[in-house]
Amino acid sequence: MKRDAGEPVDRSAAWICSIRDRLLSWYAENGRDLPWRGEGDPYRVLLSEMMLVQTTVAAVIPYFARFLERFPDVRSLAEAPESDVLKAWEGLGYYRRARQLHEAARVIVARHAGVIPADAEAVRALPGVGRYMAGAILSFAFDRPEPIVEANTQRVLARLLAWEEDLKTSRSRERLWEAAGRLVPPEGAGRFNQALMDLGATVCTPRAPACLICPLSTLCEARRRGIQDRLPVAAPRKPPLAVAEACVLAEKKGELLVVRRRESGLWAGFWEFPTVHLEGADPAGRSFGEPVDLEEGVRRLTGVRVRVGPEVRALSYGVTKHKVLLRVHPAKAVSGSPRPGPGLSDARWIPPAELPTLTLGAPARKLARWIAEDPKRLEWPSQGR
DNA sequence: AATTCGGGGGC
DNA sequence: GCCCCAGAATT
Repeated sequence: MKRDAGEPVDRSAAWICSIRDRLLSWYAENGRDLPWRGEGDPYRVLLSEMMLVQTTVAAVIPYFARFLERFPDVRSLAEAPESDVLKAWEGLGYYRRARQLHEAARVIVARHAGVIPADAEAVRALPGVGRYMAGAILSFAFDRPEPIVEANTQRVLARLLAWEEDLKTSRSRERLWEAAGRLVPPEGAGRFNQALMDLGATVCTPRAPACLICPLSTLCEARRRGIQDRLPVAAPRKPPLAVAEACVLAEKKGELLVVRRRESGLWAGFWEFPTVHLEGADPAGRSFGEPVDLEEGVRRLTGVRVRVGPEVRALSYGVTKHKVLLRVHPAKAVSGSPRPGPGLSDARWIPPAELPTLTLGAPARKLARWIAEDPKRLEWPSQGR
């Protein structure tokens, strides 16, 4: 097979046609059977796309089924209270997406009579819908010839073109969108785009791409040069910032002290155990501006005076660019009644059995399970100061 | 162009 | 443990 020297690989009409043909044939036999595929219901597409932002297919599948049962159509979602939507989303992360989806549903009802528009401009104007998601909705649900570029397809495209520049640069993004736009066929765009994604997810994988079974291997410039294992190129990421925090599992008459975060920023409106910043970065805005010990911090946060016990466990988790070490202490209430302090919108005592009804972030949810497993974990040898 | 938004699965 | 993932909005 011969090509004119210096001609970009994707300028050849024959190359484009071959890719379309082979990819669609491959997809007919090897495409993934996912719950949101099939009838091309725009609501299912919108819902699944929102859930799939920076989230893996495996994690989304059970949420998708539950959410659809709870909110079967745009209207039921639009009419639901936000707290119900967030509860159905709990554990998926990026909770802004749930709020945006909720708002999008309301916009669709208010401005589009409850029907998801097939118009590029109108879809793009929905909250939470960017360039990728607009292309996905239009091509998957309406078979409009719109391109998509996301993690899977950009990897496939970068290899097909042997694109050796860091994918995050604006030049790279332009180049990949341009290539995607040229490749997407005038008809069957939905199948083509999903085929490209599936190929990236199952064959053209980040590490050890399975070129031997790839339908596009003979059309792939990276493969031809033998550099497929080194593509795509990504700039090294910065090391995470260290954070140290401490929280209390404060008990009084069998109830636990919980607080609700304010309606902005990280975990907006979520419930957690009273938590103070100890040192390092402060992603959750827990600092008081001066170092305080845990008992003083809890008093300022909740108005409740507590006696704090020894650390009973530590939790390490990542949040965006931070790595948090959370030290957990049991505590006993001494005096005072709960009222929300800085950064909080609520503070109250609740029976441990009711913890699952609150919307919790991952760390608090993990602790709630841990307590439920063995309520004795709230106790410690008291020395009676 | 950089940062802000989490969480889980896989290796 | 670390890496990665069907991005969008804001600055």
